[in-house]
Amino acid sequence: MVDVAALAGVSLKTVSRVVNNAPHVQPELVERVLTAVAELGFRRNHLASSLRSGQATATIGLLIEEIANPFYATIAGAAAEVAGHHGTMLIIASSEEDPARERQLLRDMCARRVDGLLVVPAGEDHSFLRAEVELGTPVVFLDRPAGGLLADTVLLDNRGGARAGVCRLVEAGHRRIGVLLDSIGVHTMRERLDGARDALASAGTPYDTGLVRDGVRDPAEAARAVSELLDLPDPPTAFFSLNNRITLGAVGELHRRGSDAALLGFDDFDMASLVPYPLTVIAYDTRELARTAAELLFRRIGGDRSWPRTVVLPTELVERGIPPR
Amino acid sequence: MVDVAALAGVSLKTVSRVVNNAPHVQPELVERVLTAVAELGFRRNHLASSLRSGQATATIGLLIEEIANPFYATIAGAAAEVAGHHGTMLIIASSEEDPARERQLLRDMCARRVDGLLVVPAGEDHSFLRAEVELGTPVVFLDRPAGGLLADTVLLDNRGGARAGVCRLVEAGHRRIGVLLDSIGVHTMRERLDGARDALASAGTPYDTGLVRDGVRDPAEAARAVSELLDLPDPPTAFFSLNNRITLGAVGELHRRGSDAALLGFDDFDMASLVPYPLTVIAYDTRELARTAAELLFRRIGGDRSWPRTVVLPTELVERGIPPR
DNA sequence: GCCGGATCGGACAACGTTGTCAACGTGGCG
DNA sequence: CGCCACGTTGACAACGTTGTCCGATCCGGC
Repeated sequence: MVDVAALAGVSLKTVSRVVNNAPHVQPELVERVLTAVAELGFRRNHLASSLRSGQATATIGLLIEEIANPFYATIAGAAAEVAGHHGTMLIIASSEEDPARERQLLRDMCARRVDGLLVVPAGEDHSFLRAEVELGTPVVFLDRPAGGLLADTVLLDNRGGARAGVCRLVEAGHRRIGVLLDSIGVHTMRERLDGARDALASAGTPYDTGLVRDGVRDPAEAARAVSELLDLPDPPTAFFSLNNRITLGAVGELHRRGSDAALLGFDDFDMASLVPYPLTVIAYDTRELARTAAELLFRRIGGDRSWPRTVVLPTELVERGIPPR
Repeated sequence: MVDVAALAGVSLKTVSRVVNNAPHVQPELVERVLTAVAELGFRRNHLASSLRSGQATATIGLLIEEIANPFYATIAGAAAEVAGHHGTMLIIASSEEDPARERQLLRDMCARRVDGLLVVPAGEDHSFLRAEVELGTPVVFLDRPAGGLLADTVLLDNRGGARAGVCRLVEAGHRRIGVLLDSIGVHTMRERLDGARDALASAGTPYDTGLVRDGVRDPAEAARAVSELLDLPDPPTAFFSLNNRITLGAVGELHRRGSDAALLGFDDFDMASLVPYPLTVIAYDTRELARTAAELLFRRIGGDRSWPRTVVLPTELVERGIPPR
């Protein structure tokens, strides 16, 4: 800026004013400064700017589990879109489900003085963020609740969705339902399982833990689990898979064996209607989840100091056929 | 830092040294400083730090078309991973294929003094980046070549892959091949089309432009295009779809009509083997594409001043059945 | 006992920008 | 005619950190 000022024959401050579109500068000087800016290829240093002015780095942080996962990619896309509307850039990092890494990344983002944080929690305890929050960095959690920290949270109605889906299975006459899940350690999975339990309970059916398979990490394991359950003396007549990777594997195996079991999956996906098996899914709007969270965050950044709120977004049952028992 | 120094009873500079793990500080003082840091919840201001020390914001920018798209999400994931290994954070932005937006976002990233840029080009001209590059911000382009700027570039062998795939169709006896593509305006699409033309040419077959459908944006349009082509008096006996969204639509329509046409798709995808239709694809390693580009970038950031290079990564033909003519 | 060198702490300036405030000129109003 | 208000401009300090340099301290050796 010093060089620009020298070339334009004005003071440093005037250059600053022109660069920031401040009022009360003679058009002629504006012209001279802009010419000098163009000639020298000057670009304002955003770091110095936000250092001096105290706040507003026009950057927010997004912490997710894994960028490449379509669910989180959708979240990132929606968050980026909202951020764009607020002239803000997005720093994205993956926690890889590691609480220590999550903590380190969040601290790093705070050190970069982001204006706010959007977090899909990996760990159980987020009290280490309290200092930052009190210092003025708003945080909004999404998809899962935070631990040990009162903050805005946007969740999906996992329990209600699972309940509604399993109710439909029950209505179709199914009583023995195989449940496949990734990891009981994840909050969303527990909620979905609880929803299934609710539905069975309200039908007066005992909840057979022998039909639940935990630790089903990928389609291949899902196929194996389905196979094992079908080989039981009294096999399930329906399956409930708690995420779409698992659904994929289950579809493959049920199709391969020519089974007529009903299949209910949590998470819709692009090709669900194309799959070679009748598949009913519990769908939700991932973009809406992220959009809501991001808008909440920007309201906080904008100065909203109201009491933290928790928003629960509905799920929708998409029926593509449920074979009766 | 002033407060920390006061509480620990040392000078500002000593705090700085401790925070930066500089040598030659008494262990006892280190202890006192760390205690004060913990007590006050001090966190170093990364902005001020990189402002003062001149370079190294430990941040790189990634510009892609659209975060939510699985292809770009995979790129982002791989880039984030490499960045993580270098203790660097990632700013991600979507150009939405708009050259003006691309330009503005890249400028914005430069204003934030990123250490380097990873760019999937949207526009045709990137000469506006020359000043930044000369000023010391390395740029690596990936997936598509840059325009008007000599820089490192990592590409896929689109033409070779398409040629190999279409050659297999030709070997299976197909001569009339319907080609479905998104937009001829995109470099990768042109390359793939050229590859198909190469293959047909080397079989001595005329290239029938009447069988090429441009502007196929989504699965529904793909289905319609397939349907129209099949209704021709002399319909194609094989289809080549130039990206996986299109492949998806084509699969659906071919399956629905019980067609026996061969289908070759560019881009592999998770469920390709599950699809209710024999589908051969030209696959490539998206992660490798991004990893290569990111590593090239960090080599530049590390001081590599060698001549810009272009890397072309191979594709692989994954055969899952090609019905003969 | 003195000196040289090794080791460590502190004062100061600087990174590039912007907020504050004062100075200047001009025109309107009492 | 004098004063004030306002539009316009510039000098200066400050944001939080780190590089530079110098002074202080301590130790061993002559």
